Amino acid sequence: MMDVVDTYRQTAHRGAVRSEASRTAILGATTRLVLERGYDHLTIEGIATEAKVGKQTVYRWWPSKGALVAECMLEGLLLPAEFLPPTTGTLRDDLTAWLRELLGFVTAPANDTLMRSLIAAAIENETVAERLNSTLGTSSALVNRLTLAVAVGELPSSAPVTEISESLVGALILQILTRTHSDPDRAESFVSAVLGPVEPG
Amino acid sequence: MMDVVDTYRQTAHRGAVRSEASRTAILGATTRLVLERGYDHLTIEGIATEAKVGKQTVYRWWPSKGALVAECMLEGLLLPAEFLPPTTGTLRDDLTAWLRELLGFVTAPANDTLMRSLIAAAIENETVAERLNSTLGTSSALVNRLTLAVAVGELPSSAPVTEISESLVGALILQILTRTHSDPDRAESFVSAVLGPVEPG
Amino acid sequence: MMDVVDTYRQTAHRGAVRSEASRTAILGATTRLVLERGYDHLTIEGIATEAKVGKQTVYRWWPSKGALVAECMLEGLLLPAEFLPPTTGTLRDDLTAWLRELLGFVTAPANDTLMRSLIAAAIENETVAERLNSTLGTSSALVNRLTLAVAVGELPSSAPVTEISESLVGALILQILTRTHSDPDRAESFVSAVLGPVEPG
Amino acid sequence: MMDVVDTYRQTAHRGAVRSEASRTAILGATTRLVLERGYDHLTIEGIATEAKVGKQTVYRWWPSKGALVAECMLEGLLLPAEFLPPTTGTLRDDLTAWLRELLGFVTAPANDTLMRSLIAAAIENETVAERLNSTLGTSSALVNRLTLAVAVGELPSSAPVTEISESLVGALILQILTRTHSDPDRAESFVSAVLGPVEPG
DNA sequence: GGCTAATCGAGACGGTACGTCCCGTCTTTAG
DNA sequence: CTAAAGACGGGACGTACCGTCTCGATTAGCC
Repeated sequence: MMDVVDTYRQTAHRGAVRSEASRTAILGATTRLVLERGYDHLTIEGIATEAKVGKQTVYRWWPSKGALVAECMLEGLLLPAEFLPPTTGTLRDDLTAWLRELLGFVTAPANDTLMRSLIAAAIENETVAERLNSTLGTSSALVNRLTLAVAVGELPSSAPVTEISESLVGALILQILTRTHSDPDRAESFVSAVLGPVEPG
Repeated sequence: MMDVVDTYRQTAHRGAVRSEASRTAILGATTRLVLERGYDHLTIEGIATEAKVGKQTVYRWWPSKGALVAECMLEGLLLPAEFLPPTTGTLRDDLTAWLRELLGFVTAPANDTLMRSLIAAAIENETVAERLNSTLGTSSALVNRLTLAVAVGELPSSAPVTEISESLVGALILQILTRTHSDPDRAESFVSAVLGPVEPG
Repeated sequence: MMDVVDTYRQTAHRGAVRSEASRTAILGATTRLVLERGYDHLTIEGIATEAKVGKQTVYRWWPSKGALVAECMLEGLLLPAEFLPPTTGTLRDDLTAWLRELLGFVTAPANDTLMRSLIAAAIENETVAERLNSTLGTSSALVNRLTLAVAVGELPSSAPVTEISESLVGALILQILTRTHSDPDRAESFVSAVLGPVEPG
Repeated sequence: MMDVVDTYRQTAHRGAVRSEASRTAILGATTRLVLERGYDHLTIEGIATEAKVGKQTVYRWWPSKGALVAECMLEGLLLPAEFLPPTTGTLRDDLTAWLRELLGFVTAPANDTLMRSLIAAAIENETVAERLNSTLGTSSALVNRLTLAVAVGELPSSAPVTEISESLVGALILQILTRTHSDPDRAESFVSAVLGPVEPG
């Protein structure tokens, strides 16, 4: 919490200090407007008005729409939290559970505009891309789960854990892009795609 | 060729017929400007000027920037062609060769702005998304190659060919989004992610 | 009647002859649209649509909006007819009767937009100006009445009949321009302005 | 001066104050363009470009071309000043001198486009009409001169001074409308039209 | 009766201007 | 020194009409 504060509060200064109320209002307004209207159609002017704040106050602290959205994601205002794969069963079961939840969230009619907005923001802004990738699991959590599987012998040590992780997250993003309202049951198939089909018997 | 003509020329009409010269000029201008400046920064006004055409002539035939870009893709103006997986060796070799080429193309410094532009366009426009997906191989060619592999016994019949295909293309798109300039040698790893590691010996 | 026909029908020709139906429809549409929306806001495109006629058919026969309106006036479609001063009583009575009627017409709420439209058209188009001037009486009828008055000794032979006429019509136009909804009773005062006050006794 | 400022500067405000430089540049550009090209052919876009100003800055402060021209007239940028009838001789001489000057100005080839432009503007915009009328003398100066004439017995007390005034100005406007390049010597005749012919002997 | 021309409706075309929205910057007053 | 308010020059939006042009379908005098 402390370090988040440090990112926006200057240490030594004279005169008024940055208003936390404004910052909160701006991020809240951004969140609301992204959800309502999507990333394109999002305007700085609209955010300032919605937040009852001067335009300059926005420009003073954020260089672009993308940066604003990135900070909203960091604050967890746009996505519920990180989607973490469980460590409770077999690799296959854990991955399937994780992917099923994510697939359900991502293709829900209420969320698909949001998800496309986040991809749009990610294209413009590298920080958003990183954060999106990380929220969906690739950057660490998913890799960790796979690494664990290697450690316990569920996967051979030659398994390309990074690429498996990216394949799963990538497949997810492709669903968003193509507007495919995939059945959550496809989670099993996607997991089979990277772990191989379930052995019969 | 005939059918392409039919898509834009009405058969029964009164009044002057649509100008093929204008249509070509507009698509050419769009292509040039997307390549030069990217999808955002692409403006209808700029396209009309570049094509030496009235703005209304653009609006008369295309509802949005996205539709324009979609038609450019259909005409093969933006991407070289379809990237087709070969059918010349083992599945693993064919997929690796295909992915290596695509990975090289996609992460080439000259192309990455274009690829992000195409994703941006895909977000706005479903037709672009479909066409992008199809050009990168998912929709049919790649699935066909995998189906063939099932037929000749290289893959078990239970292999989820659609999901394997989407995982590979998705991984590719994730490279674009995260601006990862992946080494083409990672192609092998990605293929291993879906086919399993190379068996030793 | 014959000569009116001659103005639009070529004498020697081959091929289809000018359609009287179209001409009538166009003039009718022009009349309706001027009355509804005023001279500005009048568009050739609107006229063609309203008349169910091709745009070119308008342009083929009339060079401008002004010319169209001028022809409408010639056909008596826009103004009831000419306002002619009577020759039934004294000059003063006749002029007063004439001016009273005109003042009533011109400042009627239903007509004032029309009258301003006609002035607007007159500014753009000399023919409209002449026709407007003539309809209001200046060019001949009013001058004739005044000349008659000179002949019968009601006015001295040195009376500047043209200038008296233009003063009366000019005063009328000024009422239109300034949007003054003058009481028709002012007719007497205007006549007194040019004939001198009524002699007492 | 102070009061002119007050008409456009709000007293209580927050944020930057209206730029006097922009206002002046816009009115100057409007004046130049009306004189060069006439009231029709005057475009907001052209004014903004000529004034090196954003279009919105024009729209922010003026609702229409007419309002712009009206303000130019108020600032005395379009017409030299008011044309005031002198009070130096007999009524007849004073009116003749005044009308001669005005007739000369109005029908000068250099000014007749301007005058028609002003009438066009007057039709669209009541404020222009009032200002035009007042500049040409009707609203007060001319009436005052006539009232003085009544006071000193040059005119009978029953003389309709307002109507005489409107007749003279109206006659002037009719010259403009009909594009009559009247000889300034007609001034005498017009004056005779309202004062009666010069008594012989 | 076929040929030739002109007219007609429809509407596409290259343009100009409209009036609006937003951009990112600058200027002012208040705290 | 921050903040709100908002004016500024600028760029693009999508629309309305301009006047010209190009179609296929009539229509009417002429061989």
